[in-house]
Amino acid sequence: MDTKKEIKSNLEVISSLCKRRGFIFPSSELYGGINGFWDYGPMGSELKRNIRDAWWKFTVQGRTDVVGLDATIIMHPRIWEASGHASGFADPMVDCKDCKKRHRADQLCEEQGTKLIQDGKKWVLPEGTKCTQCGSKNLTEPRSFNLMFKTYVGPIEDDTSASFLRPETAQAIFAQFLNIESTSRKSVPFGVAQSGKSFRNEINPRNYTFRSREFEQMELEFFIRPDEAVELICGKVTTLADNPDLDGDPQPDWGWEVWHKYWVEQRLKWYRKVGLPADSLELYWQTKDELAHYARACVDIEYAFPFGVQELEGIAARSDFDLSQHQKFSGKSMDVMDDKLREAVMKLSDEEKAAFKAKVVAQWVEAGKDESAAAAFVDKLFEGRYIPHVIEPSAGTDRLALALICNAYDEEKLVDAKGKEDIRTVMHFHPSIAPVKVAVLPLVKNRPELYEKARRIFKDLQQEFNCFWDETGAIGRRYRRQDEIGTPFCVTVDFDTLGEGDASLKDTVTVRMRDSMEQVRMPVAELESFVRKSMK
RNA sequence: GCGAGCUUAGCUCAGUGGUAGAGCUCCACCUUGCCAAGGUGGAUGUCGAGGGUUCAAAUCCCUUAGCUCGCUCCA
Repeated sequence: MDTKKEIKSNLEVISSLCKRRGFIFPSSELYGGINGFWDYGPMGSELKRNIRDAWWKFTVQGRTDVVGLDATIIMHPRIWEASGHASGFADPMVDCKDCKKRHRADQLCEEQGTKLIQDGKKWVLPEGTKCTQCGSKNLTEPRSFNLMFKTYVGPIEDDTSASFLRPETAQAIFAQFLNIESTSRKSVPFGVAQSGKSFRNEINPRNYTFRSREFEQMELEFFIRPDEAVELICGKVTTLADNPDLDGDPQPDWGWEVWHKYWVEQRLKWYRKVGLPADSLELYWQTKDELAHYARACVDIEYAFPFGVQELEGIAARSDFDLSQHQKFSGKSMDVMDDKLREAVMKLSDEEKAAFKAKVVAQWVEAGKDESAAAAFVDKLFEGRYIPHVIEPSAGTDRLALALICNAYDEEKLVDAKGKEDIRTVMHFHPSIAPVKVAVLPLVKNRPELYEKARRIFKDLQQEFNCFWDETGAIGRRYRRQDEIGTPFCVTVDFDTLGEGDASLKDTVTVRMRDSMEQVRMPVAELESFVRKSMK
């Protein structure tokens, strides 16, 4: 156990295997590499594709209330103004030239009771600002660190043509919300999922592929009714205090809190499905202080990487912030018309409406919100309209790939019949995400009829699964090669397969299991369903 | 971005100014009746890149890129 932990803590061993076996290479290594960029080799690209596919199947195709989107990486620059990335991504920083400590300029000023001065596009420190660490006034100018990659659309490079590579996939979903809502025949509550590349010009990429500058995300924006609409429709709002059944189908009376918890549970279920054991994951509920101002709750799903416990996914309840921002910046209404809400409202008397409105306005005012905004919101509800709220499970594909690699990696000490010790390196991937599902191995290669038989079995299985053909080296060595890339099954075609010796074994093969190293005899005809079953 | 350490074959690494190496891997053939270690042969390097010092540089100096760690950052 201890040795296993020790082995697992060695990221170098893992990255070396990843290179040796074609999972992950440094990008542009031919030219010395480029900081913060990584390539996925033959095995890694299969692994990542399997992760993406498993997510898509679980999140989109396996449900009736989520649809997909595949949007562009470069979008209208106004999107990033609406989302807050254009300003929030560019914190001005200052370095102390004496003690080398770096500060956020705005925080430094705040600590000293002053305010950072904005002079056009430039930031200026007030006179007399000191380094809080060493007291020196020898500080650099505030410099903006814009984390978005800038580019120019069209041939002319000026401010009017500047745009950005998306720093997250989510915004495209909000920007296309109206199109999707009006064409997909879905109505709230429903979700839109997207996976794809995002780019962040990280100041300091670290920890292998964990924080890179080009990365992939799998994001779901799940749109729900505001709790006030749920109350009008169902007469009540179910909260976590009601102990709802989160395993069953979603219910119309669920409030945002329940939806949020539901998605946390769904995501955990999925992580287990792709082979991350429940006890390898930790939930971190952000405290009120840590939450962004618009967020109501945010949970991080964390994995114990060799370099520390780090976030794989964040699941945020973001209220109606995103769609409201786009409504504000685009001038287009993000309201949806909810027929169920309208029907419910039509049954209400004027007195009931007035009472409801008074109650909601009082709640909003108590929460420190604007009274007239509350009144306008309720008036909209009475028309059957609202801006949907959103629950956002946002996962990092590359981070998960790394977590699955770390989790799968194992070195087993074996002792053979002669008492000789041997280390077996094996990747215990779940069959559904393993890059190769089956390796087909002819026991010997100098017997044409055996070789041909194996070749036919390989070609058949290849129609269904990613398979590997290996005819070189001793059979044991071939098994071990497959162990290192995590192939769950090796199919060995031997003389019994040909019906030599025991005729009852004709057309059966040896299936060698990766994890247990056990071998079972199986008819060739059953291979396909056997492998398929294991991937469930 | 700052500081420290590092970069030699596919991988792990040895090599402190004088002919670039080892183990594993990989490839071919032989052998091989089920868990890497048999036999024979073979391949692979502008010693991260560029510049300098020197008769001579993997080795010393400068610049640069990348990696690791620590700061910083992580909307």
